[in-house]
Amino acid sequence: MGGESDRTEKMSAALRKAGIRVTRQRIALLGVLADADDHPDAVELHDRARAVEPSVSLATVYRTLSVLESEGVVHRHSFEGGGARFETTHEEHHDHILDVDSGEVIEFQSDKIEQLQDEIARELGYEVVHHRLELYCRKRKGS
Amino acid sequence: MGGESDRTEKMSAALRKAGIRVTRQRIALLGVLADADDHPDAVELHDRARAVEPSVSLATVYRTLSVLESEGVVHRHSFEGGGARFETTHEEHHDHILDVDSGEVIEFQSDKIEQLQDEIARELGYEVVHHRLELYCRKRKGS
DNA sequence: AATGCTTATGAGAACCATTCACAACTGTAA
DNA sequence: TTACAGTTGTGAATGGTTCTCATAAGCATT
Repeated sequence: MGGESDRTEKMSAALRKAGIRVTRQRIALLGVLADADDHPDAVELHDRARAVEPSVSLATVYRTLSVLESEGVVHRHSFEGGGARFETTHEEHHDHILDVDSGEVIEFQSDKIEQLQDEIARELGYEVVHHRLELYCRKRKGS
Repeated sequence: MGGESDRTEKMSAALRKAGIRVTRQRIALLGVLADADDHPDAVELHDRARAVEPSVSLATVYRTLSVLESEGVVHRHSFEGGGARFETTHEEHHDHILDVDSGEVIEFQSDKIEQLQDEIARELGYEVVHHRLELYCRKRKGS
């Protein structure tokens, strides 16, 4: 009845081990992130976190997201238009389709594309550190 | 001896035809853009334009870049870190490699990747309006 | 449970790239 | 040359994000 789920408890333990303090505000944000199956921005996360723990400021949301990002717990995306959006890191890497009409975000994954990217970089004397692939799309009519 | 090169003269004519006034400031910016073989940001373009025509404000640089963007004359890129960077639209579409150490930008083009993108989108019921592919890379050691 | 060291927090100011408002100016076509 | 609509410079405004600083609170140790 403590308020932390299994999922966030694991996260907490990992953070504590990394010398990062597990505060009320961070627990709230971790919970919100674990529950999110979309790609919310900082203001949205702030709203959701305050519903659980009113004493969370927007500054802390940003600060915590930065910490979690450098710990590899969340990924930050800067899609076109508007601020950064976040998601918890999950198993496999993926890229995004953005519905330009609805703003919806769909995830996809293509080994072939990843492979081609590496090839291209290698041919030019580079190695890929990370990449960003976003498909801004519209629903096909009469599919 | 007017100051406009062949390249910018063509651009000017096209703009005039589109009902867009060709001002001193815009001529300066068009010249600067035509000469640029890199991917400068607005402040850099402002500096270069002022060297040619001192009466160019930063606001006008931004406004003109927006006009030129919607005319399809320039492309705006929002790479990680820092503001938007611009380049004149040239023949073929291309994507970018960003050297994470030097900040250098290298262009590349891959029909295969474009094709795969279309396929992926189609399978999910979408069609690609535009995309963004950026490879953040580091030079390979001992290649 | 109390201590002490150190990190985290809230509030609001500061920042930075970009856009806006507005009065003065200037292409452009007639 | 005129006249009108588009364009400009200035400086203020905006919006997302980070910073400052005094206060609060983790957490390892007693």
